[in-house]
Amino acid sequence: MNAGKQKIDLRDVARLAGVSLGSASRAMNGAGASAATQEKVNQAAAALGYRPNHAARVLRSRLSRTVGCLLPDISNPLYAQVFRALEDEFLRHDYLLLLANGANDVDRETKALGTFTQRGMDGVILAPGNERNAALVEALRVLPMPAVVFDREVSGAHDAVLIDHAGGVRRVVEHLLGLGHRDIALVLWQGDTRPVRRRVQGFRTAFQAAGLPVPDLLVQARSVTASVKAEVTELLARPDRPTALIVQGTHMLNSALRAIAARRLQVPRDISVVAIGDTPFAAEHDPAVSVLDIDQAETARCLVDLLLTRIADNGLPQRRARVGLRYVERDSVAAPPRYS
Amino acid sequence: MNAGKQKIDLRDVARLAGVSLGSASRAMNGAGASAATQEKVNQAAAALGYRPNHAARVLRSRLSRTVGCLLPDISNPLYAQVFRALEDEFLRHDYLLLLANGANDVDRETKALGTFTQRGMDGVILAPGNERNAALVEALRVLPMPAVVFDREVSGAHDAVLIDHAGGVRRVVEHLLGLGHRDIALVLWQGDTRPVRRRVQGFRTAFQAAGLPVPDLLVQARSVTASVKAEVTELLARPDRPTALIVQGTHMLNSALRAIAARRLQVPRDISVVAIGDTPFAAEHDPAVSVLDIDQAETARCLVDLLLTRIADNGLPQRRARVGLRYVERDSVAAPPRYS
DNA sequence: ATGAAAGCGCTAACAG
DNA sequence: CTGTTAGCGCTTTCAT
Repeated sequence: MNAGKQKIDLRDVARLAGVSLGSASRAMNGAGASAATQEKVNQAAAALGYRPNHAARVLRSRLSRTVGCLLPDISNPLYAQVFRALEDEFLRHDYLLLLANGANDVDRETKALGTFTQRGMDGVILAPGNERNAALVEALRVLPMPAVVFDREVSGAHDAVLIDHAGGVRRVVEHLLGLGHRDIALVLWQGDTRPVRRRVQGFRTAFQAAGLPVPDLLVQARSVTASVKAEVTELLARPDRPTALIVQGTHMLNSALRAIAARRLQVPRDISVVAIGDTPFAAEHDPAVSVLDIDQAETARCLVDLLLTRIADNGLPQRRARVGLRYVERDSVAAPPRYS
Repeated sequence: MNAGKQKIDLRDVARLAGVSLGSASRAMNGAGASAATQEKVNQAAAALGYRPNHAARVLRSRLSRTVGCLLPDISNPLYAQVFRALEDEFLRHDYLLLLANGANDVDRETKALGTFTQRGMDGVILAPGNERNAALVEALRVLPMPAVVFDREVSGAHDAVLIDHAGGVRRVVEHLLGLGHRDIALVLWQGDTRPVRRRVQGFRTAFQAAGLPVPDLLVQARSVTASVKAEVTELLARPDRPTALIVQGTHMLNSALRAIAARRLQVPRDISVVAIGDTPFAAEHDPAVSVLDIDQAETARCLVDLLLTRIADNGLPQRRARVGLRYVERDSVAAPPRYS
């Protein structure tokens, strides 16, 4: 066996480079060393295959170059995509990203925050399942490192990146109104979270701004993963059945489409459909479903920028970034059928 | 502001407990301290809200209680589920799990392993995208910590957890053969990875064991996320069209079902369908699709057990655990239509 | 079983 | 800009 696998420390590098330990450290950190020293140290490090000991670095500098990320559920493709985008973005900045699944469980979330603290994360990005929970708010208040809240309204002076759900839904409704639709249904889940609240609000605003009555066509499933087939079926059986559906994408689109198919309605001839959140399923469906899409990359950039600038300077005022939604028109939207 | 947020160190705890620093340390680690000392230290720690400094602990003990996990793509729900199960399992053992997306990109994978090394992971769990890539194999060879390979055949003396794809597919084929099906198609992607190879093998074995010719009905999509609508449509147009389809679940099931619907065939009356990998989509489809399902929890337990026992004792011989697949029968399988 | 003391590998503070 | 020195918070000897 090779005698020393990871035994090369900075002292060895310094010795080979013919400089002091301190200079070697400065050279490695790219600050306060002459070009000549830089060069010598870099070469020595490369020659020895030196890898800095992260724990020592963290212990001494009190900076871990690691951030924690607490998301409700990584098996939801939308969050998985955000995580991937975040990972890329942090990697670019030489930061490591830690993931924890909150699973809409305050206990789990609080525990994850505790782990983040203990492991000395430099910062945290989080989207709690229940944003109004007192225990969560308290855990967040005592958090010793900066936090950026993702698309939630959590009380406290945290930075936040907020998705413009209201604006997005409003735009879709206006588009549908323009095509002649009046009976537009909104299918969501009933959770008390910002995205849901704002979508409903955008829905209402669009009708009000157009001087139209807000239709009583709001369907709210019990859970974010529930099927809405029964509810949508019931909706479609009404005499004043909707001519357009705006449906939460990940889990509900499928059951909504099946309810439509079961009643032998055709998309978009008999009914138009827009999904909230883009997925392969929506894109590959026949007809391809128009969607309201989040720009994951831009969202990630915002989150990372907010967190990194705050880690660099905690004196900054509280900031809130807003990210718009993109309406991707595909083949599931048309003018409503003529009324008989 | 509160003067000290995280300034309570073990020295403070020891002082309050009236014992030495060393005893406090031993008490915290639950080894080599008297019950009385244990108690005093625990109380003092609780009273002060002491949280051990992880970096210091790692630096001194050379154990990070952290493992890295390198998966091809977390936005694939199947991997997302495995990750969640792993997270739970490691949390139970007081380990932290780090996730990196390999994205079927050897560069990215190698880099991730480098990060894992530098950050002092105690071990690694990985499912490389390309298991035969030389650079990857080399990166794995020089890895200074134990690795457990998940469902891949990577050369090297690593422990591995292997899913019994061959057995699973064979069982499904045998079930279909028993119902009278002969023209059974297998729809996968064409990647050169163990799961794909073993599924094909199980498919062949089933026919051979039954003394039947292996049908020439293998469809292989270019990528794991590609649509197979065109291919399946072509398949269904043949005079000897298959009466049963076994389809990779996550991305291909949807397009396969659409191809079936487009030809106005009904499941299961005209054609039976079995998906590989369970998803909400399969379960909620109408008719609900029978699937070959991985037991995520058991898989996670195996992986964690293998890794943790090896971390504890690196002298162990190489081990390979096998995990079976569960056939979940739903409504998409029936006897084949009568031949005209 | 306990206390005292010695570092783990690194960065930061201090002189020069 | 550089070398020297101290010490981050903890675990782990080594004596007792």
